Amino acid sequence: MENSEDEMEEDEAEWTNSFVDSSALSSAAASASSSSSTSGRGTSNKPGPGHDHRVILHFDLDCFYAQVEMIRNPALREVPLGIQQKYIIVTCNYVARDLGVTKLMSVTDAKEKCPSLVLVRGEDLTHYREMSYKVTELLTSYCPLVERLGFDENFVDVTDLVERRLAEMATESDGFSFKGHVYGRSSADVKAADYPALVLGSHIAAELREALSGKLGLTGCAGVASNKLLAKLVSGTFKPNQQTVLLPENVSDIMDSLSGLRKVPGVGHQTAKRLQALGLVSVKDLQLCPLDDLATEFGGATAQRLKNLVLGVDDSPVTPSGPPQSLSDEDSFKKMSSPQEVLEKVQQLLTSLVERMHKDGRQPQTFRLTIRRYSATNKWFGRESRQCPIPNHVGQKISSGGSEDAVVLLVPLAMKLFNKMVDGGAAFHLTLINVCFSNLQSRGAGAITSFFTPATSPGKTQAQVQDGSSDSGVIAQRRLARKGPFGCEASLHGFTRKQSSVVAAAAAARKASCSEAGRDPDDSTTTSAVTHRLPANVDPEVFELLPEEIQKELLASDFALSSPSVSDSAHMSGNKPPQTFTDSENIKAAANGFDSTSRGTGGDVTDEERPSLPRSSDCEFPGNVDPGVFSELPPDVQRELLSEWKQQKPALKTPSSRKPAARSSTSRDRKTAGRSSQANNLFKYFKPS
DNA sequence: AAGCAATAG
DNA sequence: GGTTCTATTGCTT
Repeated sequence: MENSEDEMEEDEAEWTNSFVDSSALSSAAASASSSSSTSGRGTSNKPGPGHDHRVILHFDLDCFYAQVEMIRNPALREVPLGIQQKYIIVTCNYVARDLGVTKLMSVTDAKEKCPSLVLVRGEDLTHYREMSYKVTELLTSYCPLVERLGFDENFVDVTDLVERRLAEMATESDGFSFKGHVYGRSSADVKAADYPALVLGSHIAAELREALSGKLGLTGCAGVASNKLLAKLVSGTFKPNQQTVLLPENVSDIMDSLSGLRKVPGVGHQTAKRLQALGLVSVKDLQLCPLDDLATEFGGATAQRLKNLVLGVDDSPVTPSGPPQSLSDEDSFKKMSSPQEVLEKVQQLLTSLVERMHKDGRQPQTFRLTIRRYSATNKWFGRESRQCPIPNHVGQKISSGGSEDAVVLLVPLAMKLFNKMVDGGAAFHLTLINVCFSNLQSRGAGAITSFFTPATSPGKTQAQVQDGSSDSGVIAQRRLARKGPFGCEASLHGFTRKQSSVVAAAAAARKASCSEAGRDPDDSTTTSAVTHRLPANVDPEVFELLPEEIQKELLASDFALSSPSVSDSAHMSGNKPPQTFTDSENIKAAANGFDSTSRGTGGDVTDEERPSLPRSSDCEFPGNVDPGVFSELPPDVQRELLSEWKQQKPALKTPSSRKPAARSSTSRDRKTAGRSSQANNLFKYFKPS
């Protein structure tokens, strides 16, 4: 319901055009790079009172979703506004905050606290996502090294820009002062001339915030510091719509100001719990903890990283995000327990996802379905997923406009994955479904693409890096695989020799580990996916050539008529027979039967299911369960417990001890960094299109 | 390559 | 710590 297809509203077109005139500070974009930035200091990074000469900016937009809605409807600026997703307020404007509304408050609490609160539904992220990429692209047009963090935050490495300004600056330090706040200092107290790089960083931050406001109408905070960790921490110190700089001598002040380890970016719930188990709760505790004690619990690399974090040391690079690596769509709900509903939801989600994918222009190589199951006993959270390759012809339908066809082909693929997770005969209770496309390949124009389809390579792609600093093959590959300038436009309007060569180079660079994966259009997955839905006498290849309407008819009849062989298993162990005798049972059987009904035709992948019907003996209780007690439980709960046990859900995690995980040394740097030089073009993400 | 955990907004 | 709707990275198999 929420992902209604309201797709394109052109109402924001006014902002979208003014991107390319980045004239202002922009000598930046094109040149950049090489030398400087990481001169030898990638590895030896001691916190010491030294020179971390990077200048990193962090931008954090003020209550982003609310801002987007207020732009769409300016009347909302004056009222308390909350953005609602399902039953919670995910964010709200400052008018609402002043009246006591907070983020992640339940809708009922919020209305109680603030009866005049105006609510806007925010389940459909389309507008937020579009604006989010406009922000990233605007920043990118000034400086190429922009890394996204969620929809509303961006890191920018402006080191090169600062150095260039520094070089072309005479020694006149007249009126040379910080823009915005200086953490822990009164600006009068600070001699700006002692911190020329940070001062220029604050000027750039101010200019970029000005650009965001002027061109996109958005306000937000900025932080200026020598690394990402510190930039992020300091950006939140004056809110909203302000900026602040952190001086090196105040690093320990800001770290010590954090109320607990959980506040350190990079320390999540699990890590915080493990630290607490070691008796560590404050930043100070961790700073003083011997490294070896930490290494015992976390392994050497993680131990060092955690230590560094609490000291304010972070050498992780600003890695340009580029276009997204996956597109997904999901919906949550209180309860979904029939295959019919699942089928419809999957179809609905796929319809909007395929549409988004089409607009993106790239071709997905893998598809993933994920679910979240309700569990009565435990409130156990946990998502399960299954994924599979997308047959080439299906991928082509997605990118080349045959959206309707693509959905028709993807739905059975999704149901096949669903059946790998959810046992046919057993009752189930889902609270979420997610569909995801990943492994997104840019395709140049036309046929060339198919020569390069094999999946992206693993880590062994040593793309040599000119600047000798650390730069992983993955990053280099990412950049190469990215759309060239005007990638999407160009591919829509004809062809791009240029881009093809880029793609070719990338393809050549990586190894083509490939083989079976993408090469053959009629691999087993393709065949099985289609044949499962088809009467045995229909050739899948022929099927593809049929008119869409005929295809749909065939598929529909397949659903309705599939063998009900599985449905008997529904009344296992004398439990409540499932619901009523509506045709939902038939649909369920059909959905469950993808793997079994048409098995004659194609060899098949799965077949781990269905060796025998579930008998009561399959449903024995775990040893710690008293059958007498069990029988007293509500039938509802009984069913859920049974299906849980049957699924062999993993032993519950003991909250106590974790895996020791003593790491066998080695495993040196991974992911490290990448720095690279060219301007990054994501124009397509911002075109008014 | 697949699946999941952890982290993030 | 969970609620929503995403998205990324790294570990493990």
